[in-house]
Amino acid sequence: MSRRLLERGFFARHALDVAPDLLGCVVRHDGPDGPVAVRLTEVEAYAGTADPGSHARMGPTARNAPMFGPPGHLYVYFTYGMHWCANLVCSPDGEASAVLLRAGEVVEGVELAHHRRPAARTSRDLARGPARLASALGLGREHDADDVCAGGPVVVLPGPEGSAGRVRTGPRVGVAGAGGDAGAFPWRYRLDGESTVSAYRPAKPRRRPSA
DNA sequence: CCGGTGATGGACT
DNA sequence: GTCCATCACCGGA
Repeated sequence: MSRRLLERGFFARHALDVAPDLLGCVVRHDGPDGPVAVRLTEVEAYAGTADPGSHARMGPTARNAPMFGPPGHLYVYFTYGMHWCANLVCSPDGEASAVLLRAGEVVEGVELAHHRRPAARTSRDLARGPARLASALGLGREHDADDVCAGGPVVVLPGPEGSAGRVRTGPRVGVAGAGGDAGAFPWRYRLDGESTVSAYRPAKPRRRPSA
């Protein structure tokens, strides 16, 4: 009864076009301990080397290399000294863009997800936030650059229900400049009425500007 | 519910 | 040395 996967052409578009279509779709990782699947309720687009919030803004490096590769692959990165976050690479090969998986609802493997995230008190908190989502799915360094269109352990499936009419947009979360030029375009997409959507917080400067 | 803050390590200037 | 596409936990309302 395996549902058809999203094909590479789906991802070979601008991240701003892919992002809203990804809402309601399901990311599934069939790992060594069993499967966990998450229905996406919140994503963010990172588009091109000119995007000041993107890891690709300084050009290709060892870390962001998957972003410059073919679409339909994962870009998994490590941040804040302890968290992994997962993106889906978009755009044609050579053009750096990606969609960050920010939040979702665990629709399969709830027990395993709780085992991976003991701090989550409710199932709602299992994948509420990008690092939580990656952790619940069991995604880490070993999945960086994995192909999600090849029937491997990580796949993306069409959503069970249409999300038309429920897509909302807003500024990105935790990105410096999101309220300025980078916030001119709505790059954060979420499904209205979903309790798993993460709370919006503007990026907080670490060092105060001189008084 | 909310806001404030420490933890912690790799990438990059 | 500085900057993080963050989270968990704490205290207050």
